[in-house]
Amino acid sequence: MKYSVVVVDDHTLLSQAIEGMVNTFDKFKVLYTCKNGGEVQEKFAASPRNIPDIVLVDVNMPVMNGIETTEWIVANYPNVNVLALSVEDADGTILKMLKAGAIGYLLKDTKKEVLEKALLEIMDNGFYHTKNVTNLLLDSVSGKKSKNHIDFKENEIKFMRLACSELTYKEIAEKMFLSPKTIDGYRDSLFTKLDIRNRVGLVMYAIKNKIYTP
Amino acid sequence: MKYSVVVVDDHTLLSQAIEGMVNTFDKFKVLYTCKNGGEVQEKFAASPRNIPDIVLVDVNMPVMNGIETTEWIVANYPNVNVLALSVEDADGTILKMLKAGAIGYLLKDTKKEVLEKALLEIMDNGFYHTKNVTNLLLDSVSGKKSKNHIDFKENEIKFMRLACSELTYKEIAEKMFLSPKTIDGYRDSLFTKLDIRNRVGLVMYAIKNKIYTP
DNA sequence: ATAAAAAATAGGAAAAACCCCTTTTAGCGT
DNA sequence: ACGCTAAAAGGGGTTTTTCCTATTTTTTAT
Repeated sequence: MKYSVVVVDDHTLLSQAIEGMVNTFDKFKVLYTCKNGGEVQEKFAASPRNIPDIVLVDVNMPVMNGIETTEWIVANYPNVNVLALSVEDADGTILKMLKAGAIGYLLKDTKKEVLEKALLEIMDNGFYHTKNVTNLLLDSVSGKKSKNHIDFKENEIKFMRLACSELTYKEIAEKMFLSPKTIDGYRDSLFTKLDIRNRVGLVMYAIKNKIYTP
Repeated sequence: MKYSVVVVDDHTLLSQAIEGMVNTFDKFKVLYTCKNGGEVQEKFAASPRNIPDIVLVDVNMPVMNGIETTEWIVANYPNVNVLALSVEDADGTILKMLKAGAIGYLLKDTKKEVLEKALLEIMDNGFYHTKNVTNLLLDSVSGKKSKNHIDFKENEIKFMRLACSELTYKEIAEKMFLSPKTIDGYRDSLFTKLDIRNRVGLVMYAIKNKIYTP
């Protein structure tokens, strides 16, 4: 009997390609692919037959990102193993995925054989990590980086998006039908929460966390 | 006889996956894959047997990017058809690839069947374009967008990159060993050149034009 | 209904950003 | 060596941002 795999990636070409690749593996077959976390929820809810052994999740998705998706899967289907796939090795991302419950993490810059080995190890030992991940984990234990997953209020999000434009805070206030002083408040509290000191920091945060897409 | 394809992408997983996919196509087979433009040059130089009918090039590669790679292939092996692959639809990129000599452009968010059709069309008609590309071309002919490609001086680039950090202009001046007033000058002239009115505009310009990568 | 918490609003000062215009300095060609 | 041009630096004024602290309004929970 083969283990079942679900691929979640918004790049159809990539997910289909991975599907083809996984299907060549002896022990694995792809049940279906999804373009975002929402589709996963629908599929899982639709039928118990849709619950796979392993989910390969791309971290950078527009609608419901990899971290949220992982959290949801882990919370609702604890028996499903999530393996994260991503192009970036940006500090924090890996840890966030693991904290969200991913059982391992692979960069897209890996080989077919490595993917197969990872899948096998997951089913055998329930565990797979690349070396990089191990190092990152060590860093995090020593408490250097990797803190939070802050959640924002609707208005904060709206404000952040507008702050990524050339608008003045006063103009942003008008757009949001709020007093400029309220906007000041939003800004200041975000500066503190995010540990930044000016609008550029805010813009960068918004972009890196896909709150604003340039 | 099958047409030969070479895949150029720094993400091994993706290139291998595409390789597997292409190999399922009736009329096509993958000769080999490369991680960057440099490898392509080596391979092509090594033997005439290594010259394929089609090269699938990822635009975003670290070492020698897709545009350069395309230029080199087109200049040295005019019979080879280059098809660009990319995740981004950022204005300009597509046109740059086509100007560099790519025969077509596909977003990674496409399906297996579309890729196969694209390859077939290229070999049959020597031409393939998605609708989006056509529209962009029309825009560019009618001269609305895509006019510029301003070229910046080295210092302007450096300054723009630093402006994307949380540094103050004064701090940027120190980093660049220049007077704050010089930095003022850089900023003001960029504001005029780029038709923007504040630092957020500068940051966004830098990101959109890949001068700074978040 | 009322206490507590959260959101919105204010005032004001100091720093930074923005803008325009002038002067000095440095590099380059003939 | 001279003049030309571009880069660098400066002066000074206006606006915006940043960073405090404090008050009012609205929401939420019990």
